[in-house]
Amino acid sequence: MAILGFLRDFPLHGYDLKNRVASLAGHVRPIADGTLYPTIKKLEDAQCLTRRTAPGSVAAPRHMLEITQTGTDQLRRWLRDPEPGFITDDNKWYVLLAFLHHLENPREQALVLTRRREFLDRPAQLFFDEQGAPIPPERLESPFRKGLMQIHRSTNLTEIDWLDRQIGELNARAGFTAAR
Amino acid sequence: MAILGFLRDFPLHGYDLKNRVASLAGHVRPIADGTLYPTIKKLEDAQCLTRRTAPGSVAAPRHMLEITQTGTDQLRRWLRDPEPGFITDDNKWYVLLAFLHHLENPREQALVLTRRREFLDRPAQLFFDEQGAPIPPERLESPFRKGLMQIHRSTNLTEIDWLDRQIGELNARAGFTAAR
DNA sequence: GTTTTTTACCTCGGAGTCGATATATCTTGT
DNA sequence: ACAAGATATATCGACTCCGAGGTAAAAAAC
Repeated sequence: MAILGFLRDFPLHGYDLKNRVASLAGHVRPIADGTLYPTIKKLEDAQCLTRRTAPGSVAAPRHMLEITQTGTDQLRRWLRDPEPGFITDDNKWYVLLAFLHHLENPREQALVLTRRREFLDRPAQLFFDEQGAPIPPERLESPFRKGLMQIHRSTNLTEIDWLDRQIGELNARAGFTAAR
Repeated sequence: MAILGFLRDFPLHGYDLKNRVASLAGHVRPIADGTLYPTIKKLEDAQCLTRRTAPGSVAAPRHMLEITQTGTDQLRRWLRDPEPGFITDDNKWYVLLAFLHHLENPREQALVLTRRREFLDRPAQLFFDEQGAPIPPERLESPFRKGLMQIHRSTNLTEIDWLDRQIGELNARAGFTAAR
């Protein structure tokens, strides 16, 4: 998704792509060569991108990669109807968010944000005692588990706040567009 | 790490373990059977845990798992000197945090928190233009990328705040312990 | 002029994980 | 009596990803 997402902005070669994906680090762990290049080949075989060999502007020759219509369609399908992991796994979610603007319909964008919003609403119960009874944060002995739950709650609220505002804006835009 | 970490609290059987690991979801994606049971066997082979077959209190017989001294040592090694991914990958970091109290020396705990703190300090530059020049948040066209960076900054500050307080407390405790 | 570094691409083996599938036990509902 | 469902453990094939290694070209350092 990240490969097609970046290529949708403008053509890039593999090495550049690697750096851009890696720079999403902090959110996403950098991608290894052994992952990137086979994946590019796979996307090429699936006609999602084309490559043109160009002389390297700095050193070795590059393979300039360009997204195709098939690739754009694939990207939009992934964004429009993401697998569950892309909603529940923070790393994957942030990747999706980085490219959600490539889904052009605001109503569809709002729908994806709503799925994430609903996931964040589910109360997270992280720790249980011997009997399987949930342990509330104030009864946790470990300061690290206490901190973990504090941070979790706080960051969830931050994201929920943003999601609600964003969903509101998108729906307003969608309504306006439909009413035109 | 999660298996040994949970067993360090009290003995559990595989099925219970699965539910507890899964309940860290929101942070961690639930563990599959095909991952859990081979991993238990691997830990048993490595003498990190022992199993006693016990009649199931509810249904089928269970394998009660208990951590050994070897297992405790292994857990402590993982916690004391975590691989880079455990510092930089949020999912892994939160697992580590959930069990950091099993590292009993406050000075060692503080050291791990400091590594995370240093990682969070590195300014995250997520997006670049065609020329490879960084795009500041205010020049981003996508509201999703803008939100992504806002949320990232905000949640980072929350965690840094907690880390600093916690590191301070731990160092005070370590100093006091050393001074006794 | 030769080595080192940076850029750039590629492959292979191994480790880890999942999903499907299988098995067995006990309780509950019909 | 029988089926269904929750409990509980285990294996296997497929897939993904990483890390180590290799190739090559141009620039920079020595």
